[in-house]
Amino acid sequence: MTKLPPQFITLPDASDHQGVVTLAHVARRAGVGESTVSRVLRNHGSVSRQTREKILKAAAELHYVPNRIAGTLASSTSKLVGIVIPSVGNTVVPEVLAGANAVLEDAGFQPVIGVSNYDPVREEALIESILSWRPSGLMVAGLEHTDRARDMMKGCGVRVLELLDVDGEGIDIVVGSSHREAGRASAEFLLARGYRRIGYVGHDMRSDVRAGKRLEGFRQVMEEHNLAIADHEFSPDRGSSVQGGRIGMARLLERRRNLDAVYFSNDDLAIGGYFHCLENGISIPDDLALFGYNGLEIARLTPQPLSTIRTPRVAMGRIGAQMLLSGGPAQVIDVGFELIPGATS
Amino acid sequence: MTKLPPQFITLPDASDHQGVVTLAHVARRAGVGESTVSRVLRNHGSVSRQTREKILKAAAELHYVPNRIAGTLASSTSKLVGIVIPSVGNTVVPEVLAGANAVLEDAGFQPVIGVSNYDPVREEALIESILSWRPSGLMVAGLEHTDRARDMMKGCGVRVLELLDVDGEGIDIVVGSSHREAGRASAEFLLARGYRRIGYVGHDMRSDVRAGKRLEGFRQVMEEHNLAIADHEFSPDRGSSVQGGRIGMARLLERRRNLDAVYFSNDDLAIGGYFHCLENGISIPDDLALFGYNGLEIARLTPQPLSTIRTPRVAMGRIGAQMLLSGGPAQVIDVGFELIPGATS
DNA sequence: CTGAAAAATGGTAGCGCTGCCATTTTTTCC
DNA sequence: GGAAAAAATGGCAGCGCTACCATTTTTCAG
Repeated sequence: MTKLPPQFITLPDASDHQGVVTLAHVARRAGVGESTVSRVLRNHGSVSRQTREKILKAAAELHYVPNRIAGTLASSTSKLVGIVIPSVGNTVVPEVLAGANAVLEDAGFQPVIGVSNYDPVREEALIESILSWRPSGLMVAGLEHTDRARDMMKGCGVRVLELLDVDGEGIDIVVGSSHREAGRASAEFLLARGYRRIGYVGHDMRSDVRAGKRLEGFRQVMEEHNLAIADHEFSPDRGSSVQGGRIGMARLLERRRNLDAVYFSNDDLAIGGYFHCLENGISIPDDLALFGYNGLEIARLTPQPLSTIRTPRVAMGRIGAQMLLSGGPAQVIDVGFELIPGATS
Repeated sequence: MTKLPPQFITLPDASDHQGVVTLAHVARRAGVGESTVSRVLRNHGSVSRQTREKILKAAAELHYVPNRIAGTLASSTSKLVGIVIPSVGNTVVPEVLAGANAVLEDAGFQPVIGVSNYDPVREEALIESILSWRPSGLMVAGLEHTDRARDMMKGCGVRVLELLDVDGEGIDIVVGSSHREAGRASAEFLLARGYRRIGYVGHDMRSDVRAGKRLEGFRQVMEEHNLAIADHEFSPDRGSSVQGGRIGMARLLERRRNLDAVYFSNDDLAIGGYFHCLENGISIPDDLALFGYNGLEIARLTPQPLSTIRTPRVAMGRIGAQMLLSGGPAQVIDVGFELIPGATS
């Protein structure tokens, strides 16, 4: 074998690996050690001004993009936060998400998202999948999960935030409001205004546990007054939809002409019901009163603002995210709700 | 130093590291090599039935959750997809997201999301941040980006999908529809129906480039007919809102009482305008015609369905994600749009 | 000017997994 | 029964970075 002069010996040097620029390339280019580059890039540890500038220049010239996968593995502290939401279409979720995201972003965290479609089994799978990215925190909706999902969340050593609901037992941090109380408040409000023959239009209760809790609270109060819900109609739609409310309303009224109020599982359905009334000359609230849940923007801007209950959704996300990142103790925060009388009851 | 008998020599063995269960623990417990465990867990490579079962049993018993950070680093192929969206609140985005997410999830990908709030600078930062997670693909909204953002997306070696718009030059894969054409179609529709004194209610054009393109197309057609937009009103709201439309509409009508049609930059605003009319006894479409954009569910369920343009948003997300993952060539797909005549014009 | 403290810097062993290759075991076919 | 092919398995070097420690350089009081 021919012996090459020293300068031709090919060392396994950083510039070999074509394609991606690594921290080693930057170090080489700046003529410094890797640790120093790492310190500069993370802005952590002391580095002289000139060295810092040399490194930043080299990094910029090479279009260096740090590899956080490697960084995360090395430091075993990730800047990822897992988020499992039941749906994206729903108006509620994006608002909570927006609140949470603002906080996460400020703190340099990146959300990894999964959508469960209100399916606990899917949720379980998503939680497992997301945990495998070793996030610093995990946000999920609601308190109801499969046993295994709960076990994973308890045992994974990651802070967990359960959002939107406080009626039940949480795992770690819980930020939400009481849906049962909201249902009760709705019933009390309607009863106080003299309504007695109240119908209910809802959507699939199995998938939306929280709507179920509201209904439960509503029923309780009715019973306490020796009354019952006159009739109910369930929209088959998954998630909530205006169309579902419209159809549900039509069906309900077909069967029961003497109702004086209708309670909807949420504002989307209520708006559908409202449109049905508008179209069919049913006078609101004289012929019929309507009551929803969520306090959606649009429901407050209809010619007659909808009577509904509003929760501080953005704040919920914000507070939850802050607590998740702050490392405080496990606790439950009830952010409460506000009953908006509106003009439909 | 005392010499310990061999059995007491503490090797750096897997069970040392208390806390997190690693693949090495599983291997040890199952009495096999790490590679074999890896093969079983990834379902890749041949392993005998009994070994496989032994390993799965061990993994289950130890509650092993794989560390994908490590896996990604080792294989340098990640199962992450970056998504940068302009907003979550917007109804359009969740639908596209839902379509994309369905495909991504089926393929075992996890979305890492960033929200730019329609700010190109923020978008740039988010893109950089997300690229540092070394995703397999990147989805962004629209074709307008800062130069640096574009450079990063071109140079990062990752497939890029630009969604929602096809009016302009794309980086890699583009799936969307022409907003300019949509604007043109809207104008042609209104003109064909005999409307001539047309007003415009929009929101901040700088932040929503696509609304600007629609307006541009609309104007073009008007000019081709030697007409101009009679008057316009811009809602100051960031993003679109029903309230903005309502106020904008009120202001516009205050100034111009003789309009026969109003073109809105989107359905949210149009609904606001519609509500304003409902409330003020303005008869639609006799006194005034309305035209929106998006084909939102709710806009089709109002007592008079809104005239609007609808794009296949879920399909857009789905198709885009499929193309992103399929590894096909760079291309532009125009998914088109559908003009829905409605009852408001 | 000297010694000690402080600041700046480099070397390197992992983080937990995968990809490759070497080795061992099993199967297959004359 | 034996050679060759196929299947099953293990070993180990990285992936790119960070944490830790060792070393060098600078600063500064006395």
